[in-house]
Amino acid sequence: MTHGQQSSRQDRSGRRAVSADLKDRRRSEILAAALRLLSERPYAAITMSEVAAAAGVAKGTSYLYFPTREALFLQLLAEHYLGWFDAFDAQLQASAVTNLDGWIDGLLQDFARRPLLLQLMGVLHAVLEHNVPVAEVLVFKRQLAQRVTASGAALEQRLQLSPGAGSRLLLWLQAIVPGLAQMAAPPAPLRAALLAAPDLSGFVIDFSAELRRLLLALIAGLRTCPETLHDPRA
Amino acid sequence: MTHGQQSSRQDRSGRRAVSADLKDRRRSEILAAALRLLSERPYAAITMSEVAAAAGVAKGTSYLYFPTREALFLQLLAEHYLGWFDAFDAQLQASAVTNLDGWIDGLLQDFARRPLLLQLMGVLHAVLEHNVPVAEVLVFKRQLAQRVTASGAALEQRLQLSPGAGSRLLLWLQAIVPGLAQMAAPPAPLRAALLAAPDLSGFVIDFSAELRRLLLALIAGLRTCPETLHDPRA
Amino acid sequence: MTHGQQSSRQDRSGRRAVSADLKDRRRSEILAAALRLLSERPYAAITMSEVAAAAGVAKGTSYLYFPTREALFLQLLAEHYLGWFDAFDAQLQASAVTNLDGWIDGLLQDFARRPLLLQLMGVLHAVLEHNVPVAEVLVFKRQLAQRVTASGAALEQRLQLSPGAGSRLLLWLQAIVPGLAQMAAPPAPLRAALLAAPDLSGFVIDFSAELRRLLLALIAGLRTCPETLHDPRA
Amino acid sequence: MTHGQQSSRQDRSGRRAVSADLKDRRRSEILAAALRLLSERPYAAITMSEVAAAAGVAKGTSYLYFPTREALFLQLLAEHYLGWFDAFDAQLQASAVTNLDGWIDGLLQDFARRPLLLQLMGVLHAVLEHNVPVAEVLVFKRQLAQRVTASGAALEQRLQLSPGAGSRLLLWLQAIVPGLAQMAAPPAPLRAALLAAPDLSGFVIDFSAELRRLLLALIAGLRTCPETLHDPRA
DNA sequence: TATGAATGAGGGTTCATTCAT
DNA sequence: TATGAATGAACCCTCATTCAT
Repeated sequence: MTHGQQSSRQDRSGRRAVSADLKDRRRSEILAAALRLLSERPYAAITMSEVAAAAGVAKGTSYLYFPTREALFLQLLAEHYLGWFDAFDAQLQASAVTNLDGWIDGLLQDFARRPLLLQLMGVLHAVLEHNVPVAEVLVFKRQLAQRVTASGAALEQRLQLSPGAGSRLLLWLQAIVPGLAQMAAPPAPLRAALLAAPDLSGFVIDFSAELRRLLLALIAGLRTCPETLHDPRA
Repeated sequence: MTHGQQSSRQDRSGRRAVSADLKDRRRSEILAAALRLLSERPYAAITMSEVAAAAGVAKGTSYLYFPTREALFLQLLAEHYLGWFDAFDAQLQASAVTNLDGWIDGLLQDFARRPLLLQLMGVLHAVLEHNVPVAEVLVFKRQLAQRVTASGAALEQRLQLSPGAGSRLLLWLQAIVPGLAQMAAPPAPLRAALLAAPDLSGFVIDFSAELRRLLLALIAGLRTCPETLHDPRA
Repeated sequence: MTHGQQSSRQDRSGRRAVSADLKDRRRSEILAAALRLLSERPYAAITMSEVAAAAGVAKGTSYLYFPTREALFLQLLAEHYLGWFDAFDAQLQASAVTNLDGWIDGLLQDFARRPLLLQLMGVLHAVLEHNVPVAEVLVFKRQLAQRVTASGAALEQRLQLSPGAGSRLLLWLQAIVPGLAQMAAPPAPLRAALLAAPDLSGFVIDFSAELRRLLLALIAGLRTCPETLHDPRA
Repeated sequence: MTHGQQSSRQDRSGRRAVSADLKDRRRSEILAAALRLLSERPYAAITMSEVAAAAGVAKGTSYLYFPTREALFLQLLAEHYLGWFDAFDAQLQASAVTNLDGWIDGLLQDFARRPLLLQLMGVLHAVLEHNVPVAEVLVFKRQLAQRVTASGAALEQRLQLSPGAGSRLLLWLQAIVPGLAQMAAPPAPLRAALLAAPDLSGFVIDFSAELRRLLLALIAGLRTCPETLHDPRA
């Protein structure tokens, strides 16, 4: 019964991250491990021990790189959020101005390809921001702000929106997208029951289809009544 | 043990809910206690022990009325959701057709008056639905479906929307409203820091103002392009 | 969600056990319910609520007939023990003196037909005797003593044992039989693992076969060395 | 809470079991604490909190060394079982072949010196095996199997038994000994009542005396009819 | 006699985080 | 820098028994 847990632990010499480079690498390994686990189970079901084990480091080591569990996942969210913005920007440049549907299709695919982004966005405000040093949240928010501003401006041009409407749309997406994603993913038994009840099947929604509809309406509205954004009461 | 809050067990006679009526009352007491606590701290920080203590009953008694912690809070959400629908319906009838702004004002006030509704909506899909007997969730969903259908139809008339747009709007609100509410309520220290940073003050949003903007755009869009809801691809 | 648990509860008029006869009947119903449940799951997994529900009475009613949970099951044990003695005595009279094997076969079948007796014997000393009013245990023990004495004497004749050996054998059976029964019934996963391990399959024993062997040896020994029972040191 | 037993957290330095050796020591401390408690009250009345407190560690620490409460006590049983086998083997070698009574005396003393072994044997099959990872139970069973085989063989020689009778006897002891021990140790009030009732004093048995009688009969039987172990029907 | 609402002490276990090594 | 042993508060829920009705 003596465990021998160290068995699968390869030679530890050189495992000490002395240079900044090595530290970055170690940090990335931990994040990658968290990412892997997140594709298997929801955020709430992942423990720091598991992340550490999956990354091949000791539990305490994770805390050398991230002050709290939430900070780790916030970092993960940050990276994937930036990746999403990259794809978003590329999308924006690639598609023709006249093709709104095509652009939306691309956007939906970007989200569909990043299920973990949807997951983490859903816990960002409720959880992650609550146990991360403010300074770290600010770094994240600042990155976000820059991308929102830049991509928002591009978006305005691309979709022929009034000034401010682009970044507003992006801000709203932060609220809409995870909300819709959670609605679209009920626990399996509930989903089955909903599908079986004719009067409730309306609650089984398709994330992409629903987001498409919402976006179409929103963009149409922003184009039609650009002044609403500057309503004096708002 | 140490505390013995309201110890000495005040006279227990009459504390026994023996009729259906009394049982309903007791049930309501427990819900009211949960509600009270929810106005003090977030859902995640409330334990069943606290709820029971606040209701003046033993811990086990709570479980006589609700099978799980989540079921208790789902019930709380259900009641407040229905209350909101009542107000919503009344609003709909009271205001003149021509006065969109006034109607939205009323809607925003309905939400503002129910901060706990916003809180619970935010954990509905992520938490509450995960540890409640499916049958109970279905009861809730069915109530919701009926109200969404009825109020949605009224909404269509009132806002001159195309068929289906009313209930769609209500469905979307379920995703949008809690998302926006969470964005609007960062932890105090973070909020302070955001306000202090000029480039980040855009992240400090005002729930009502933001929801107004979003609704105006959404309604305008639905009015302009009613066909988007029936897009073949959606 | 109002429960309506009383649905399946038939007309309660006349359900009040006023006469001694009715009380006996009610008592038997409760015991029968416990028996039914005991055939489905082990003693430790049966709650008083379940017994009451299965008997169609309220929880409190069970306590009108039995002072404690253990007393209820002790009563169940008592009845089945007496039933076993009846069969044992019959067996003793029916079989011919010369046929030891046949008699043992009958005995084994008696046990095999009463799995619940084996279960309850296993918790008699460790559990049941610990939370039953002493007076009730004494009643049980006295019944037992009488049967042991009587059947023991018959056994001595039948098996040609020395005086005292018969009741001794019966006493020992009380220790041996439940012990062997528990050994013979490991949890399913363990059983599977034991069978899969060649060196451990010896631990998967067959209750009847093992008891037969033990009895044969014991009886042979008692016949050979009758004086051991009266060893001055013992 | 109220107590704060050994509160003020005495100097924790050196309390960290960092080497395998120290871990073994810590593990033993926990086992020793459990053993101490077991001498005061029955297994069922001992909680993990108590064990941890008695060992001077935090509750969670116990779970670092044993996956479940049952696993802890199974380990305790295992160690004492092996100790008993050591004594048993020594006994076997020490005593002369001709002196059966002397050997049995030694055996009885071995048991009498290990009251906790008797206790734990009594819950092995009914409780311990039910909440311990199968792998751990197998380790225990394997150790047991080896000892049973080896000591069984020696026993056959010593007692001049037929092949297989030695290990069989040891197997049977696992069922007989705890059963007899439980019979011999009724709750104090019951014991008093039994002694006071002339017709029931037969139920107050002396563990050692009774086991001696049973063993004498069993050994005599096995010597007389060695073929019963290989009865085709068994 | 019958009911079933109420009790409340406990139960085992988990896990983010710390810190001695 | 890395480790992983140690912490301990916290958690949800159960259930035998009581007693007001």
